[in-house]
Amino acid sequence: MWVKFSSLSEMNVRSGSKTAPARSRAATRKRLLTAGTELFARQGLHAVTSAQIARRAGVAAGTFYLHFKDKEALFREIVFEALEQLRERLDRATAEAGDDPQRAVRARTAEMLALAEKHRSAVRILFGRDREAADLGEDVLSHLLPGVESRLRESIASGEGPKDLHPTVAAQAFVAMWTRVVTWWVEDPRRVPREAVIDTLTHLYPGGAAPRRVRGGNTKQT
Amino acid sequence: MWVKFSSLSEMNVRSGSKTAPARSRAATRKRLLTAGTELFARQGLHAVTSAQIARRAGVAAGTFYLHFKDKEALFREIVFEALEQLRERLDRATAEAGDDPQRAVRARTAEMLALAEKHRSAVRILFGRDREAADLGEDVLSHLLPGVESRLRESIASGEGPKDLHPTVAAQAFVAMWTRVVTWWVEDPRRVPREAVIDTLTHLYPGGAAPRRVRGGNTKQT
Amino acid sequence: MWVKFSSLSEMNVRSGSKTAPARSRAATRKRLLTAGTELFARQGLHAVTSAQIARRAGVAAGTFYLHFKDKEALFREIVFEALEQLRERLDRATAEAGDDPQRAVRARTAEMLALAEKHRSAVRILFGRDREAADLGEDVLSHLLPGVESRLRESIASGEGPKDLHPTVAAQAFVAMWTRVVTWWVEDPRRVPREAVIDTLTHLYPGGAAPRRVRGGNTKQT
Amino acid sequence: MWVKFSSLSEMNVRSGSKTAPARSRAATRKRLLTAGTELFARQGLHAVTSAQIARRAGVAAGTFYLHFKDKEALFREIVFEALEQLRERLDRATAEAGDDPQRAVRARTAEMLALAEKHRSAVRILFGRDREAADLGEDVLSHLLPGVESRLRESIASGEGPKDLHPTVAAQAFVAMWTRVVTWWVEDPRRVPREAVIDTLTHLYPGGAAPRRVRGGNTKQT
DNA sequence: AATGAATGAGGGTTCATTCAT
DNA sequence: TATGAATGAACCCTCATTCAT
Repeated sequence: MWVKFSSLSEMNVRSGSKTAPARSRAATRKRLLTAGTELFARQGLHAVTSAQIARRAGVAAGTFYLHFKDKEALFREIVFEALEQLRERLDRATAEAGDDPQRAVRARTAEMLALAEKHRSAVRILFGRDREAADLGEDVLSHLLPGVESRLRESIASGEGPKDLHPTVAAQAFVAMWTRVVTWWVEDPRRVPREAVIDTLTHLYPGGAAPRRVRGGNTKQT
Repeated sequence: MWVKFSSLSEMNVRSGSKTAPARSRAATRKRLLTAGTELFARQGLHAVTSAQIARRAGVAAGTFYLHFKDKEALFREIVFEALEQLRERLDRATAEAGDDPQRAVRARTAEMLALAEKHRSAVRILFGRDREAADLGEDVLSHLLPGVESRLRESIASGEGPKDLHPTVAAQAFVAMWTRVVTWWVEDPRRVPREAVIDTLTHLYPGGAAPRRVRGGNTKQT
Repeated sequence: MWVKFSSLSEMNVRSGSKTAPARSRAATRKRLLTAGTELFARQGLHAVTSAQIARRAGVAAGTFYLHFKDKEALFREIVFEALEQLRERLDRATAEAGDDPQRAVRARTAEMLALAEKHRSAVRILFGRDREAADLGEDVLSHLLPGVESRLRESIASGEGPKDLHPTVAAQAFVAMWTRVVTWWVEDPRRVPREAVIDTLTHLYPGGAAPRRVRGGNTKQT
Repeated sequence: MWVKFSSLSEMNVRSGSKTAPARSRAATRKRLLTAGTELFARQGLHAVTSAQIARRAGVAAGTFYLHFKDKEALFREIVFEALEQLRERLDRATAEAGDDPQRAVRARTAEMLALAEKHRSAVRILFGRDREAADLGEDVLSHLLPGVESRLRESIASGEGPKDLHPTVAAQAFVAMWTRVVTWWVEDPRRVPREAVIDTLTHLYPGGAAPRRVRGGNTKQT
């Protein structure tokens, strides 16, 4: 018996040929990642079932395990990827801000808000209250701490920052503050104008109370 | 007619008073609460099974349900009781601190640290990252927000606090900062001296950088 | 320490003396029977818990087992007692009705309705659809069958009853009919007048279609 | 492009048609239905566990829930399906019997016996004493009542049926009679010849005592 | 690679029954 | 006798994961 296929790709789909699996495989994987991100953001790791993710990704339940060892592996990948992106953008923003610490703080804050708006789900997973996320890499926040702490140390040492701040404590405080405010704001950005958020967070950074030269986004100014 | 009893407690037992069984019942309940608190603090709501709690409390699995409708009821009770205690102590500390806002902030911070040391597990449950806890009372933190926000508004209105802080945003920031730092510190208080924590948190409160009239602790006074 | 009791019976209650336990014991037992009857009628054997029965009887859970081996023993006792009463009253009614079979049928029917009104709960337990009740004595109905069947046989043999009725089958049919109609009627007696029920059931008895002398209750007529 | 398959069924498998898995799924479902029917007939809804059903169907415990929401859903399906079949066959029998009410009664009775022999378990579930079954559709019997009652009304109105029957009461009586006798007979059909059952039930129908023109069976005709 | 039916361990919960007081 | 807290077996149900097709 002979059956006609109108194209190679149709055949791929219908009979499972191995000729061009890479593209399809990557696509499926991507869809699982997306589905997982959305669901985890909404319900948390344990409330989401692998079957749910598969369904939302439009694949069969078993397919999930062709792409990820288990549910936690998918979760981990989402968390780490998001974190990686966050660090990269924060570093870039810091570098572009030049030497002025105030401008750097402001730039980083603005960048976080921008990123958060783009990837609401990822933000909820990263910074939301989810014990499982925390259990993954000790604490997601801890990835951000060293940078913050060393900058604070420099600032205090240089006499610019206040002397009675303990750098480690202050670092914990700032990271918590930023992540919380960003998570809260992005949940409904109409509550408070973006500029107010940036101003407030910048102000709360030590030395942030000093007269700022910039008043507005990341617009370059002299 | 007179009947001799050798003691009051014997009489309780022999005449069917409710105190004897009640005491036992209360004790079991208390042990379940304690066991639950410890386990939830370590593993979170969903990772703990009712059987685990019962075992740790030294009772049979079914006994759990004689005292709590289900696992979540126990969890809720722990959360609400801890929250109640926290609010009460913060209110008392605020009242005792008198009119000086700086002293009040410092007093509240010190009180939180003291409470946290006494009830480490409760702190982890309250402030830790646990989606389930959050789902209970919308957000545990939100219980603390209104007070913080209104104090900030007053402070800003009175000209004492900085003008470019958005009260709502700043309230989110402060609460996040406090809860996070307290949770972190109490995990291993030897890392940083208590006074450094108090100083840092107080300083980060707007206007906190101003010369403080210290009220307690081992800070040097002038 | 001495405690005053105002009477012996008070002491009995309060300290559990053995002096006059019989009355109390019988009363407790009776209350458990009543509670059980009401609950079983409403919910069936398995849906009722022993604790429920005890609570409704106003005694502690454990007390139940001082009076009945287990839940089923209580159930059995209720069923058998009710059945005994039913047979006794049917027999009496039959005897009092004299020789006329029509009058006897009518009298038995009236008696069943009267009994059913008095003991609605018992009726529901006996005749209601409860597999457990059936499992007790093969089938509750079977207790009534032999009498019905033998009367039918006589009637047919004497030429009075129709020839093409199979006595065993007809007995099944009549018993089912009676129990069902009684159970249905007693659930809401306002739906149909009592006389209509009696007339209908009497009529459906073989030979019942013959001109009846009586038209109304159990009024004696010649 | 043409691809060769060695058979149609191979194609089904290789191209992901739904028929192959669907057939398997349907088979499992069917086996669960059968197993459930047999067990429910013997022990009633609540005495049967979902695990028992699964075991008897030869599948794992969890498989049950891939096919039915819960135990009651399976039960409901069994009851409703059986009821549907019963009504359909009764209606057909009635229609085929033509205008003669006697013939119709006889045809319906014969049909019920035939159906009952084919599906003993279903009969026990439908007509057996099972509170749970009753709770499903108020009362299974009630599905049959309206038809019976309206036929009785017509019969009485036309002067054919006896005047002193209350149609509602009589309908209750007849349905109870039929269901009970059928259930009883089918439990051991050797006790009484089928024709005796049919004759008896037909006779008991009002007007049934009148000379009948028989339509089938081995009854002697004139 | 994909499918989706099946598996079975494990958690939540109920409740008949016991037993120390 | 009565009490009522405690027990623990048994059930319902979910879901991560496997595997034949």
